[in-house]
Amino acid sequence: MPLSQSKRQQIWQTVRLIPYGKVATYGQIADLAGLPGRARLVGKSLSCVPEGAAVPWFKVLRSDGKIAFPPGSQQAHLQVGLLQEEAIVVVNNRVKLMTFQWQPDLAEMLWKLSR
DNA sequence: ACCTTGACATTGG
DNA sequence: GCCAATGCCAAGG
Repeated sequence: MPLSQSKRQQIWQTVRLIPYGKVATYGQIADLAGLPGRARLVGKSLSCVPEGAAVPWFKVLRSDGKIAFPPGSQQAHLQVGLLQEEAIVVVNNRVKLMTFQWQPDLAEMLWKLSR
């Protein structure tokens, strides 16, 4: 278990807020989860998401929109497939954030403040 | 306590 | 856009 239970839960909860058809970056999730500057922890937390859990780990990308896994890897292919199921366009292992990035609304910001 | 390791981010060339 | 250097932070040896 790489992370303390509470932080991991908090990160997973935040990832669950990403709406259908949208994506977010590791840093964005860290900030919204109340853990600014800890984008790497988001990656660690997502690496231990159990199979079939209601956490859309595949919608979290690097700050430039690229998929974090090595291009061509089995995991990268899986992620691309899952993204396409939500009509998110992936080109060269990258998603155009300008088009698909999640813009949290007021309700979500309030959740953040009261987490 | 020291060192290494990441599903990271930012900046500069 | 690609790459390298830095900064970052918690886990595990």
